[in-house]
Amino acid sequence: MAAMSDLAPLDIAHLRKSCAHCSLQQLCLPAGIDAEELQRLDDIVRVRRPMQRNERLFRIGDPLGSLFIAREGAFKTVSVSEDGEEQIVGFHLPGELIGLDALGHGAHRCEAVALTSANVCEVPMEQLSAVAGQLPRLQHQLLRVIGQGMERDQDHLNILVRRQANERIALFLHGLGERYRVIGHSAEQFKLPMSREDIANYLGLALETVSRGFTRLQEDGIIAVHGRLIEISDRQQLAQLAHLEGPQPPLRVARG
Amino acid sequence: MAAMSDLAPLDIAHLRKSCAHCSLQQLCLPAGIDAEELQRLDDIVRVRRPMQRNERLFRIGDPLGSLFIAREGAFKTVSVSEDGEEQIVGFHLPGELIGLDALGHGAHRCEAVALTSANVCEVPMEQLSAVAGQLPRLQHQLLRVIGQGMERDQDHLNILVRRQANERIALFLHGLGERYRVIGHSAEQFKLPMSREDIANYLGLALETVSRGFTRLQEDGIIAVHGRLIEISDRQQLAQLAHLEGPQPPLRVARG
DNA sequence: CGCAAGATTGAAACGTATCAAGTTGGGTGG
DNA sequence: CCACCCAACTTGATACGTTTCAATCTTGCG
Repeated sequence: MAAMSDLAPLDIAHLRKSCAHCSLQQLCLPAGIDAEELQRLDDIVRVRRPMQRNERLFRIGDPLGSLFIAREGAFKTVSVSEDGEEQIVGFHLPGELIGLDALGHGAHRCEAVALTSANVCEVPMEQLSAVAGQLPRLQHQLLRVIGQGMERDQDHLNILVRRQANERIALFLHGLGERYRVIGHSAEQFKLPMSREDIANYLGLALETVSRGFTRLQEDGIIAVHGRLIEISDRQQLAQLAHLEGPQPPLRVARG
Repeated sequence: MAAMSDLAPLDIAHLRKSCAHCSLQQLCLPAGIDAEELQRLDDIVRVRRPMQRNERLFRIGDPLGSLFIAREGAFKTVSVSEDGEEQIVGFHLPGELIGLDALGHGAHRCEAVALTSANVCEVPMEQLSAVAGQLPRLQHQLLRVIGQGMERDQDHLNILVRRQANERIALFLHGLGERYRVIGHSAEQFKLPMSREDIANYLGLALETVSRGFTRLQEDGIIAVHGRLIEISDRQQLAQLAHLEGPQPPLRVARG
């Protein structure tokens, strides 16, 4: 019943009906609001046509018009520094808000690029802000979703500050698995929507270092790599490499 | 007229009257709202007692109660990873919101520590959210201020992803100068509110590397260092080191 | 089938972490 | 007022890990 994660073109017409029928409902803006409120929200949500790989939702400098949420597919947001270097600021899986980078000054600092074919919901910001003002629960949820976006940014920061390449990679794979789990996919087996180069950029490493890291993790029996298909064989050891757990639950104190 | 940045105890009684008399008004939540709205906001803002160095505004796990804004002084927010490592997530100068880390899940992921003596305004989140719902301009400004906080986080991220220590340091000093300028201080001369160790932690470097970086910048005549007092002598070259400008406005094309 | 883009592997150069030893400066007590 | 102390900072030498450059291998696609 929850299978069929393949693109089924006919589903789209069905899905576009409303948030009420969306499988991501509880992860997205509608979480925790009632049927009547949902209708108010639904009224302002536009469902865009499917997008192709490398299409952009918005570009740097575009005025903030809408927030976007992928229903299917994945995106990256990329900032470009003054000297022309691209930096990937985030990856966005289904249910995760895209476009918050423009909140501060009303214009996008990043561009949002589809990593795969995708289809997205569009929520005009002006209207969202206005409706949220009238519906406290939506207001609450909006702030919550914004906050969750900030948490993902902070997780990214915590990756970048790790000194060892292997820690960063382990943390990245572990985190990605968690995010897939949340949206109902397997956390142990998934297909990376992005290239090694994108991963390297995101992690602040050279592309070769990422490749070597994958190889190393595979040699150690922690993951299995088949191109972009990743299988996590030893989740616990991955977490340990990422320093997500105390080294081990070690010396049990011998007194008492 | 705009001098006297020293702590003048008697000023506090005056300042606490209201946002309307606060010099940070246009940088903070009140920006862009009218007198009547300002009163509504003022009603829910509490001004806390001055704080001492190393005092905490909140701790990890505390439920989200309020947002805070320093009027004077500086704070750091620190997250602690599962393996006990502390990571400085941000520094907060006057006018910058503190406490947004709890928006996502309703509990703080960081602790906020005063780096200097300070005094702060406290805005209960529940009430702020409710009042913002009724005042579109405040709603707008709230989202804007949140967005600006995210922009600072993104700047931090862009620092961490720079590979060379000197770039990170240059970027850090340059950015800090800008932030001081915004709040009406000198961008060329300021006193660092944080230790070398804090800077190193924030930049993902060893503290010795930060120290060496300062020395190097000083030898090159770009900055002058006297303990925590920093003077930026050559702003443009600093920006260049930080790759904030094209290497130089080079070869003027010889045609035309 | 063959090409091009993406990914892996190898060897060498570089930069930073680390360990260890000074140095400075602010605060305290004699 | 000086001597002392401690914390913060600076400086030096070495080891390690990652970047870089280069070559090979794989995959997807026309």
